[in-house]
Amino acid sequence: MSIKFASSGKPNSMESRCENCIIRQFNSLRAMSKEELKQVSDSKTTKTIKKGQPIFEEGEKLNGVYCVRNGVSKLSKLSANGKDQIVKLASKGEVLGQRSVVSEESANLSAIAVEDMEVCFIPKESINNTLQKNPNFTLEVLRHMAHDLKEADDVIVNISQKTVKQRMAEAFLYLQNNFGEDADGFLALTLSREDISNVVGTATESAIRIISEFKKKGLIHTSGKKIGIKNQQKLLEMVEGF
Amino acid sequence: MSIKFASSGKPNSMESRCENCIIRQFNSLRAMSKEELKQVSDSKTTKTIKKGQPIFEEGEKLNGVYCVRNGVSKLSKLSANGKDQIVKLASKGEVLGQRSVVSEESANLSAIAVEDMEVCFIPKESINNTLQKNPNFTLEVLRHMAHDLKEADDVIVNISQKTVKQRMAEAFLYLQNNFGEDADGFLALTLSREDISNVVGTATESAIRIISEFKKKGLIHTSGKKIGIKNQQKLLEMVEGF
DNA sequence: TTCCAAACCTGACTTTTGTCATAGTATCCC
DNA sequence: GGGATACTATGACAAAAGTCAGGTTTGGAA
Repeated sequence: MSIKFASSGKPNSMESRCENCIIRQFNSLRAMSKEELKQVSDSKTTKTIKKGQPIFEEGEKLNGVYCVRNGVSKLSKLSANGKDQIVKLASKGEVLGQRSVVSEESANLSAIAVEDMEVCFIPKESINNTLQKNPNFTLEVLRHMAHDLKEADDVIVNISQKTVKQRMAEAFLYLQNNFGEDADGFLALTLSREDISNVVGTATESAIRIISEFKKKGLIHTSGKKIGIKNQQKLLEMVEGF
Repeated sequence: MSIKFASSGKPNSMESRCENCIIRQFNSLRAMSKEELKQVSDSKTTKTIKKGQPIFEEGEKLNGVYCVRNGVSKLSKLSANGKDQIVKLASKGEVLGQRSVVSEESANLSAIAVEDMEVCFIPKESINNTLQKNPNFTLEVLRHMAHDLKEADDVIVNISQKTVKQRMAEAFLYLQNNFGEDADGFLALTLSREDISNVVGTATESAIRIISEFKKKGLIHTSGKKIGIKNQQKLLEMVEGF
């Protein structure tokens, strides 16, 4: 029995070391050097977030970023009329709070779990340190943010030029593409009707009405909250405006 | 008379050297080293763009970025229904095409001059080279993009949660804040009614109608295309939803 | 200057979307 | 299991915004 590395209670399993975490293959952490990764791993903490709980909230000062290991989070902002607008859904491999840490501002969006989640908190010092020293890492983060910016621009165009019906169709296809389907052909990510309406940017009643309409037309089928896509082709055509 | 540096026609005035260009104080080029800046300056070319002309268009592969020296450009995207959505207005000091060059994708937006413009074209090699070697520069670009992303997220929330009237009011205040007013109290940046409607994301007729309404209510005054703000306070209240 | 095209403006109408009210349904917690 | 609570659903209506159709004004080119 080794006494070299005394574990403080919980054993440090292979999985809990960033160096071995497969998640990092999907995000900018892959551009870190072995030593940088070791430092991150030593300073990180793991948190579990229950469905409905916030990881952080709009206006909060963030002391680091959150790397999503499991579950899905909605990034949203409260508007003056009391409705949330969901700007992005983030899942496994996404790093939350990067924007705020980079620009040293408080969070512009709230991150709330729509499923039970497991996230790693990485203190901003580790990030900032690497940002200043490792151009590859910085470039990787930059590329990622460039991608997010493109997506945001596209959302602006969609939301302002497409009807609610088109955006609803688009949302379902988006969920299918990004989160897949379960064994019974339902979208793997189940959102409440309210969350759907907040993604699309419409009233909850309107969203429900359109779901009913799509169901009648045979485009989708439902079971409780769950929604399944029945006619992908027609949904696609609807998005394009036919 | 020196024969060392034969000028090809136009003399290379002080102003045309990036090292001396005051514009760079406003953008990420300020994080470049003297040598890097020299390289950029040697490879750059200056272009004049007439009002209404594109600097580049959506889908185009960009071979570099454009640094705005003078004039204003609209960054817009054509939607399926044939209407443009203006995502951003860029003026002196802004660097256009950065996102595309960083992510090595074709342009997501078109950049069209809304005033006569003078821009410097900087080949992407100079940029990429510096991005890989100078973490300060990369970080500076990253900060800038983080800022753009925040603004884009805010636009998403505004556009989906505020009424057209509120967004019109907001647009006028935005123009006042960012481009100022002329001697007669009109907004210094004069946009066509169509451009205004494309910023706000509405039909041109709706935009015109709201301009008429605001005029009747004494919130603004107009003279031809020009618009002046008369009651800033009321416009602000309108944006907030009173 | 004159003419023409483009931009601006307004009215009438339609469509889309939101709001309010109300009822049914699932779900959670004791 | 039962009751409170939150979510889903639908109808009726109101408000917001878009479309179409027609005028008028403006600005630039011949």
